[in-house]
Amino acid sequence: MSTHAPPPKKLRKPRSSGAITLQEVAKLAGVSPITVSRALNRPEMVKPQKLEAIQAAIRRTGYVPNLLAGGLASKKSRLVAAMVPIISNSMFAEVIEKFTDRLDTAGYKVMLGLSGFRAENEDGLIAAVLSRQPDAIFLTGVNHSRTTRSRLLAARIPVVETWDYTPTPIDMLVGFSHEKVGRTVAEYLHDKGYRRFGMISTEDERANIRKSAFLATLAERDITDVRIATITSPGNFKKGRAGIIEILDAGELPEVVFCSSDVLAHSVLTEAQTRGMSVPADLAVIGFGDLEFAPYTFPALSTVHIDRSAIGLRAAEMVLARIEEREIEKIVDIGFSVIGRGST
Amino acid sequence: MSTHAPPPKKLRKPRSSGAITLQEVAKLAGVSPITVSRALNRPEMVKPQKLEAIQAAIRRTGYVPNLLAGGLASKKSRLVAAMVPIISNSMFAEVIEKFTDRLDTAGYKVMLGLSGFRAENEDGLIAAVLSRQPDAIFLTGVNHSRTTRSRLLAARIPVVETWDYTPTPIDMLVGFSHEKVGRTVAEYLHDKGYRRFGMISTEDERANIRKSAFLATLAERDITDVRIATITSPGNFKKGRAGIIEILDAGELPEVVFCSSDVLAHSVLTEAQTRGMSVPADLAVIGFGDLEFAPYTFPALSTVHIDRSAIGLRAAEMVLARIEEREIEKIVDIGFSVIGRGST
DNA sequence: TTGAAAGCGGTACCAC
DNA sequence: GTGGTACCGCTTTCAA
Repeated sequence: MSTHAPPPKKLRKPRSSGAITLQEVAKLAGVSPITVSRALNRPEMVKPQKLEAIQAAIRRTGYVPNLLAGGLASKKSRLVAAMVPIISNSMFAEVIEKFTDRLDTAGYKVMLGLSGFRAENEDGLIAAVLSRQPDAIFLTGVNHSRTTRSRLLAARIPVVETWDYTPTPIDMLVGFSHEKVGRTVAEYLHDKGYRRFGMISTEDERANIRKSAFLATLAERDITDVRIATITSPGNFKKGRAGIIEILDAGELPEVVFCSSDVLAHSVLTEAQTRGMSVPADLAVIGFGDLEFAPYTFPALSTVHIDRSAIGLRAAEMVLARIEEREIEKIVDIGFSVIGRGST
Repeated sequence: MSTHAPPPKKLRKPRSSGAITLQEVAKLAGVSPITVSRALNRPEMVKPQKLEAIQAAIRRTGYVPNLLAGGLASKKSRLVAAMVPIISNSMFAEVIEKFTDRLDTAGYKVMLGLSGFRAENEDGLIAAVLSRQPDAIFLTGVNHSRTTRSRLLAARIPVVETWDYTPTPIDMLVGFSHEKVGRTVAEYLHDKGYRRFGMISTEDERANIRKSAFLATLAERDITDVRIATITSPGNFKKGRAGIIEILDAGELPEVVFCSSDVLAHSVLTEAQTRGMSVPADLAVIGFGDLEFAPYTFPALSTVHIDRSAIGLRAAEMVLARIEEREIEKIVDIGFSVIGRGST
């Protein structure tokens, strides 16, 4: 009989984190790990009796499942990525809030990506985000680099583009046409009889689309001398104030000013007030976004209403529908409406 | 010779997702997987030559690492959770934005948890969030349930409580004292000579602390008949308007009104304007938060300035310091300042 | 500097 | 219904 000692067991240090695992719960409940897994994910597949024993064990241990492990095994991270330029002082906060709320009720968590207003930032951000294996992704805008597009496609997950419009989204879309906004506002104001226009515009991609459409539409009606002040994104009160001052000081006052956002429109109203100009009689103002304060602070501020809650909610519904493999409309134009206040 | 067939190889369906893996990159580069891993995480440990071959392979394949797998193995998710009540129309958006920005540059992504203003929501949210194995967690406020506290402790991760103050945080804290805000505002106004006070307050936990301290301080100075309008969180223009109307219509006008937020203060100013009251001569107003629009729209709006960027940034720095095991101040009172405008 | 092997904590697959 | 087993894709451990 051989007296060879058994090969020395390699005693590696265990790598466990020390946290309660599903295995331990299983042992405690006297079932196999997979049964615990089922008790958690599809309780209806487990006999009520065992279910109770398992739940008791879970409560007793304070077990918290490890979704990284679960996600690795099942390929479902239960994370959804959301990319927006900014959230402070912006309309995106509300969109994200609704999006997050809705996904939360379905057990998903939102991973936030802030890209700023410069397109270059998006690529790296997308890669970083995709490496967390999100189950879906929410994007702001419809113009994305080749790299981003191909990575997104490779990830084979639902993608919702928002806050803009294209008939050919990467996957799904809920938004509105900025081109149409610019055109509509121009027509609206021109039809009201305004002939001398001013504009304060940020220079991000979508504001530029609104601007071009606004100018083009006016040009069709033979108005080509629009006074334009351009400012950097994100717009704020200070920049807006500088913009309107630039316009007003240049002489030949416009009758109406179209602003890239309600915040900018507000600056205009403030400046007008300072100068003793009456709004809209001496100077009419129209903004964009319909921020909450708008109708309260300056009742004479007209604006373009965007239903931000609807965008967030709808985007969440689209994502969920796709994850649950339900049928769904893939392209939704949520529209907008021009709100005339103070008879602008 | 036996003709037994070899034991049938179990042909299980492979579970791979089909995405490029580190293994494949390794094969392509002619090295072992672990070397690729090192090339990614500690490139200085890999010979430059191999490094290049590996990077080439990565580029060629468009490989995106799977951080779920990496996180499971290393116990580092590179995810940080942030819990705030809301982000839209609120001061928290800016805090979160700065927090996210800073962590982003360090390779972390923020997972957003919106708890609303009701404490009950927090427990479930915390559990859901912890199951994603965040490397750290950002909390709003300092009052958390037993369950939440013990779960947080069990998770053994850095915890930063914010937007409030306590000498005994769960782990770390960056914030300010709402009690002190209430007291300071009361003293400030009283010292200015005001004797008849009004108050519009939301009923969330921290607003209540400010209110109590405000009232207690006034009581010490023999002022006990403060007109109070209470509204539900989150406050908005409409609710604020209703609040001030309630106060003004009740007779015996206050000389000054302290509001839970700048948004509410704005409603007051709007209503005052409507009634032809001059601010601050007929009615002075002081808000809380120092929102961007405040000094622009109504130059007469005094407020309490909270440096939200600093809170977000500082919280991020604390988290990073702890993750990188650097020494750091664990409790930071960021303070606040009363800003008197329009001679309030 | 590099690699082989084991393991992280779950779930898919298949058999019973 | 339930359980055994392999495996998800990466990193740690340990040895070379």
